[in-house]
Amino acid sequence: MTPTPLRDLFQNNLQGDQELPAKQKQVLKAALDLFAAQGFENTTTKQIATLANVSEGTVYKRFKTKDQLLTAVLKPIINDVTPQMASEFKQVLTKRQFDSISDLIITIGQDRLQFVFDNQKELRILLGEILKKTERVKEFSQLLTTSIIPAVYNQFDQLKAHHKLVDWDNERIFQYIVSIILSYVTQIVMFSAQLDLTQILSDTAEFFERGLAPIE
Amino acid sequence: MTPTPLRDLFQNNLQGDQELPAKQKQVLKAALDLFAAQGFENTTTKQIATLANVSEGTVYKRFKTKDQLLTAVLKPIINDVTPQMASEFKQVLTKRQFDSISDLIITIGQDRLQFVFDNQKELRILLGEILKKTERVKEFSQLLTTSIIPAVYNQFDQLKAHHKLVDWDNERIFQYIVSIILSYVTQIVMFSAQLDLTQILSDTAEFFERGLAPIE
DNA sequence: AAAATTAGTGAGTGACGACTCACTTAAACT
DNA sequence: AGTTTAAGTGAGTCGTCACTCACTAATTTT
Repeated sequence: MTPTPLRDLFQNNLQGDQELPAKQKQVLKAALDLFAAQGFENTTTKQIATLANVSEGTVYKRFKTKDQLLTAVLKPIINDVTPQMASEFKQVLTKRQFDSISDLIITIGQDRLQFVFDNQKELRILLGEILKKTERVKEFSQLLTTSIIPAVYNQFDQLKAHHKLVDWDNERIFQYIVSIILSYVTQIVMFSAQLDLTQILSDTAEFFERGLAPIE
Repeated sequence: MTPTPLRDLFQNNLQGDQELPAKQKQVLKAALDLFAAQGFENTTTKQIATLANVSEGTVYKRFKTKDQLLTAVLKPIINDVTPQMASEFKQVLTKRQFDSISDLIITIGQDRLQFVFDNQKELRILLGEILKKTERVKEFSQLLTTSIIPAVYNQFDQLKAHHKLVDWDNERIFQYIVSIILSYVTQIVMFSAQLDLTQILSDTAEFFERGLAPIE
């Protein structure tokens, strides 16, 4: 079960379900690259037009405002990918029963880190936007809270019951795991770090296996 | 040894060593608040002037460009605080010998989290800037690398020698600790989270005491 | 007190950036 | 083929914003 890459969604159904003309795709592509490289407000519509090899009018044919263009670029992440990711995530968590905390970390981590790797640019823009509008994070984390967290906590409880996980608050355990995974995510998104994901995950898993072992 | 709060530096020597007139301080204060709340490019010099209750000309009297104003706002962090922080940090690390990993985490963590707490706004702007210009991070982390890291690693080595720390790469140990501390930092900076720093640190220390215990 | 220096003002300017529109070109439909 | 609809153009508009400047008010210097 590999995560659906953003690129696919881009090709197909960006604007609802209607196909986009070639030039409009070029516009989106150019906007994505420029927003990621220079940030939203430091990018002019002229720059986008030039990079996309179209006139400025073409940029405004489909996307009525610059803001709509931003939305269009982020839409796949926010509207399609996130729920999809959430459900894929949940599916893995509910289908299988993990027999150790490291098993869980490696399985989930592999999946998510790969996703981040594949969508660096988009995530970078998103991060910049989030910094400006903190409310957006709320929506985003709400999604996590409602769909993923219960499934994760359920796994934690199972592991605790089998005496394979320390008896701390689920929040606390979750925080530690997310912290470390996110620190690698940051390195990838911000500095395009070339990391050996497999190595990282097995190290991380080893560490948690010790730090989160049940008390004898 | 409490960290020097930014506010003090602000009052005293922002522009070299020359005292700033009252209205210029108002300008800096307004710029700080607006940059933190809306971001640099979404803030107009008119807004700054209005909030500071001065004319727009006054804004440009001392600070020739908007960019200089940003620099002036961030200067205390970049030029004064960071080296100061680094040296204070180093001093603690070289003066004392820590007798456990949790001792080290609680001492250093207390100090640094308090600092973040006291300088949320500035750090938030800095984070936004960093996202735009990744090179700046390099300078910043260079500073860490040269002055702090050796001292920390030295402590690690000592602990290892006394069989109080697992024999992993120092980089790896450092990464785990920083990750978790930074995740709390993020919560404070981005969402102004009201956290019980003491509780957090003792929990974190407990976790690391287990995860980083030497192998029997 | 006169002169000189610094602080502060606010209307004004020039540039640039988001967006428009009258028009051309191409495709789709009947 | 002729008509309608959509795609694409690029010169032009309009507003905003960073920045200036001629001027006044207040301090400092001598």
